[in-house]
Amino acid sequence: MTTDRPTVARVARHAGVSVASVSRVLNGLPASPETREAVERAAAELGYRPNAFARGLKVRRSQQLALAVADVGNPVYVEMMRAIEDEARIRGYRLLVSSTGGRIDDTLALLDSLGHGYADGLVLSPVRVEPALLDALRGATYPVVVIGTVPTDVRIDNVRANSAGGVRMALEHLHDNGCRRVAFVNGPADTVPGSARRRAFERNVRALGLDPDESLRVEAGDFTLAEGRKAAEALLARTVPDAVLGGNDLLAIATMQVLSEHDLRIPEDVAVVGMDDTELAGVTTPTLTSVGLGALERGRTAARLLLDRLEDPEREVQRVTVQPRMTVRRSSLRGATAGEAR
Amino acid sequence: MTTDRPTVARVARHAGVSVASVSRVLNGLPASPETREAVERAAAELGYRPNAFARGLKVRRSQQLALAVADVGNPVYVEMMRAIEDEARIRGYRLLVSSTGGRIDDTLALLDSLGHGYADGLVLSPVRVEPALLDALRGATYPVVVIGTVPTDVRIDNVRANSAGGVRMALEHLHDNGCRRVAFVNGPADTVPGSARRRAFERNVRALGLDPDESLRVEAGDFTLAEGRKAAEALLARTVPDAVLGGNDLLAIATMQVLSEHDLRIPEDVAVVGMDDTELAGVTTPTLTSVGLGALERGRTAARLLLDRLEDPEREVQRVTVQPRMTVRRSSLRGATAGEAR
DNA sequence: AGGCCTTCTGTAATCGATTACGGAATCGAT
DNA sequence: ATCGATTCCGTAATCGATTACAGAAGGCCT
Repeated sequence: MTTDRPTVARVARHAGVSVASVSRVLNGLPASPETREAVERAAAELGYRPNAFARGLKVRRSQQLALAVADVGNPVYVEMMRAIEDEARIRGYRLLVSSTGGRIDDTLALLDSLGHGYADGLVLSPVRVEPALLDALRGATYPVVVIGTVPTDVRIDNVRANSAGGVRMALEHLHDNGCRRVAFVNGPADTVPGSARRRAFERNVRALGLDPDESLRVEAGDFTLAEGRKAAEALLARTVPDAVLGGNDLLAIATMQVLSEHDLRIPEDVAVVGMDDTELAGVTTPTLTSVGLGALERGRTAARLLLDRLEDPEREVQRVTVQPRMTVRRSSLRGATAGEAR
Repeated sequence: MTTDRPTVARVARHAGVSVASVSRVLNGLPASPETREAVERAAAELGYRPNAFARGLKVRRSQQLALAVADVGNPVYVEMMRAIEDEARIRGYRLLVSSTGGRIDDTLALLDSLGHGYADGLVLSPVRVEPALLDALRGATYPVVVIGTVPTDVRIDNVRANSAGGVRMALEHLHDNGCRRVAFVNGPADTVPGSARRRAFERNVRALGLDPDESLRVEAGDFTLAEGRKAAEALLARTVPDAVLGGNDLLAIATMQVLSEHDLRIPEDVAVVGMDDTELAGVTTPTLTSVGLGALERGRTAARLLLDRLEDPEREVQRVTVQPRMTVRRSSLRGATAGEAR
């Protein structure tokens, strides 16, 4: 618990060389074998550990990356975080996480405070993309990678999911299984994923010749089980579809529960497909077919884009789209075979 | 993207005062209203943001807490992390997370590297408590709070789950429901939770007069679905119990799946109870009765202990135990009522 | 008016590293 | 032996904040 840690000066004295030599040896710069040996021995003997502040002050690097998501407990973000942390650690960076709770001012405050320099870059996954946020991003003094979509005039690396492709994949799958009246239990339309999935649903319903009945669409107040149940109840009070697409796995699972309570069999009476393909999909009864949007891959890609930009700030802005992948399980299967699809 | 951020000197010049005054105003130390006004205006006009390194170098504080867990993707750790992040943010600290993968040398390396000073304290949740780890903890130059159990001679704040109490609660509940041949699908016995739960199981089987048949106990290779399935298969190949306690929710769910595949009804033929009470418990069919060990509360408590110790390094060593809480759902109910218990 | 106390302020030292710069030593070639 | 080119090394400046210390200014009392 003592506080007087040895400094570079003490190591230098102990080794009988100058501070410059100590620093050089410790940073792998050229030095004679004797000097090297003496410094290394002294450092080891004293248990020397360079002070991160002093070093950072001089070299202007914290070796830290920040990750900002709405909720660190959300399985999708957890997966991203895991990928980012992995990637960062491999390349010698630590990871700072912070929850913004989806609140725009908290996000702006974070963006601002990162200007203090304690992180070299930021991976941001905003729930809503507002003008104020874009302004802040434009003005940031450090590299940012956005997981999500940003307007093309904002010159920021980003990696996005292909929500539209995922919705199409799900609807084609249901169509192939003979479903025609496909309902959509979506999350809030004023969120990035909510609106994208909504538009894609419209488009593909038309393209595939599915029933365009407006009453087949409901919007839950949030991407949660509880809100999903309410929305599903509302849906069933109006009409009974032959399939349901959930805006995410929780909404799909909530719908399955409500369907069961109404004595509708899954998938015989109503087929169900979720989105995000979280761990939850494998444990329900029946197991849930779900379209994964590559959270892990998005996280990994975002981390790489950020680290690459730190190495070369001048490189061209990158925009990467991660493709969806559907895992077919029981909830949507009427006789066909299970498996994966791209 | 420019790099020449204003410094305290520039603010001082712009405000027509000294650097000392600038620092004082910005840190809320006494100053005349005019000085205060001038400094605040200058700082705002220049968009001044204090450099975290320079400040940290002088005051020896990073305002950062570190959290080390085996796997940031594990729901139990996620919950802890969420609680810790919350608590830290409220008190003005940021949170660094890192996965140790449960490897002891990675953990030791982390302990060591924190000595560089980039975090003021650490919350550690070790999978296995080895002598080498204890040595490292004893030698740490910064406060550590352990989530888990440490020997009483190691003077380190810690907060522990009451695994034994949780197991007892589960077994009493099953006993009350008329079960007598209760099986235990546990995780590896060489982990902290694995061994504690194992011992508690033995003890309570005897205390409650349950069937002590050795063949009712199996050990999965890991706390995962896949290993759980294997273990459950092995169990059923030997004997059919009237109830199963899972070492965690995943093991319990895997067991439920295997039971269903063997045409055993839950809970009529076999009752099932899990541990940890993760989100998964609410989405299975039937829903899973599970004993929560208070991950969130352990996280919050750990954060508070750490922050309190940072404020007063001399305070007495604290040891807190968080009580379990069982949520009764369908998987264990033979006619009784659902609800919570302490 | 003089002396003392209080309140503000500015100068300069300090935290602990990295690194520009110049000097010393060594070596080889002539 | 002399010269230049290389290597290595040490001194001191630097990064950007905080803060000890001392001086200046103002108020109050006798």
